[in-house]
Amino acid sequence: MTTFPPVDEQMSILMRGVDFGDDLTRTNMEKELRARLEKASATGKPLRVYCGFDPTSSDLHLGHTVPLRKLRQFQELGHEVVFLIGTFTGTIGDPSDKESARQQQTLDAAMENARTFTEQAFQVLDRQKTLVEYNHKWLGELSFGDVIDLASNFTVQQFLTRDNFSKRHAKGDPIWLHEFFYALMQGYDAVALNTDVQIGGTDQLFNLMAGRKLMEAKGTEPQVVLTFPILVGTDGTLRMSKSTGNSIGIHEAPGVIFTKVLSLADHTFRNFAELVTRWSQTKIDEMLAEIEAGRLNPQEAKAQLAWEIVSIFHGDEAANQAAEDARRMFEGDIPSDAPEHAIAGAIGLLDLMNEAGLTRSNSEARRLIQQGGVRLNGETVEDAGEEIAHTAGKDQVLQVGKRRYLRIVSA
RNA sequence: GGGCGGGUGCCCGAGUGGACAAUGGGAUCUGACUGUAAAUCAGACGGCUUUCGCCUACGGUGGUUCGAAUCCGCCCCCGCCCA
Repeated sequence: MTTFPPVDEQMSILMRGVDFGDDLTRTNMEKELRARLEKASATGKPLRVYCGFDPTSSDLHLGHTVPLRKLRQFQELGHEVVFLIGTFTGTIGDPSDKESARQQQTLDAAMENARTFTEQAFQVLDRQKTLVEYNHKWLGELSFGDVIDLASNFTVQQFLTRDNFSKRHAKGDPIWLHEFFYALMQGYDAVALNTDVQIGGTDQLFNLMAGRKLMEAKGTEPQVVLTFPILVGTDGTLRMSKSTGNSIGIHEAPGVIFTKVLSLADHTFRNFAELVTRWSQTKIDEMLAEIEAGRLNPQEAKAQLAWEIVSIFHGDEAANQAAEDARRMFEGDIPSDAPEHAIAGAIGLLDLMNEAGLTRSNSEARRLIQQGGVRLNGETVEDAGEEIAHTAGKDQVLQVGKRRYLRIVSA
């Protein structure tokens, strides 16, 4: 028999950040969640909570960590968490986040991605308290008759009302039949797992609700659903996603994460602070107020944000190092993790830049020089034909733009 | 089964015989400015050489033409509509 913190306390933690885009839904879900928590306290039986992730990429990015953080909170309160990997759903492609159909993938590819994916998830989740599941285990077992049975709970109109489907329909773009089944499959996950609560992004509301509907049809009490705002990507507008190329992967090097966060647009601060940090709402509100009042430099705020995020995934030490490197770079100093390149004799600047991977072609290197973006030992280079002398035992520093450095070591 | 439309540079998307390495937007990069690497403004953005020039590129292939991303044949792929 497990004991839980007081229901009010649990509610305040669990409802933080929840966003349905609809007050009525919020009120209902809040009521249902409270009832479930009370029941759990009375019976000593923890709630079963889950969130599904499609293994479409081998790496998790900050966007994935939003629901993971919420699962973690449930774990800390003593509830049971299922980390569900959409090995089956992932092969179909979720239409939720796209206005066009997503690429399908094979089960093998999905399983391969799932491996690294899960490992990374444990940077947020408590490994000991997490049950990992794969939905191909039950979805792959359904017969055609079973599928028809599930489908009979929905109408085509319900699907066509969905924003992303109606837009595509209006534009005359294709809507594949199998995309409709995505919601059914995800809904069936809830039935198969017999869950109490499901977490997801606001874009998942339709799919989560499908789960409720199917559970009702099967005679089980429908799950509570909690949805959270979408994290924007580095472009500041679009949803963070690896395929859009605007993501910050949690596996990326501390220095990379740090500089990516530092160069986010100022207006994304709230979104990131509320969704991916461990900070309290009070702290976030205070920071925003300070920025508003002009007492806190937005860049300083972003530096703290960057430190916090690096610290979550790589620890305090890595965060300190990344912050120090960023500061040095900003002041025009070479960072500690600058790559080195050894030269054996004198070498043409263009060749050196290409060899060291700073540029991909002579044209690109020339262009940078023409634009005044290349410095050698602090001096702006003006002649693209310049040669780098071989100075035995003495390092030289090549800088391209504000962020790229190369330490030239003479062999 | 029938009718129609489409495949262009990292992405989106103009361009229907020469003025096209190819308009525009996004992304990216550089510079200026700024208490930020944000915002804003300016520039760059296939490759080789940088002076002229040359090479590669608009699904594939074969043609027509002095000359094609643009016209024609065949092939591959994709979408919409009607049945």
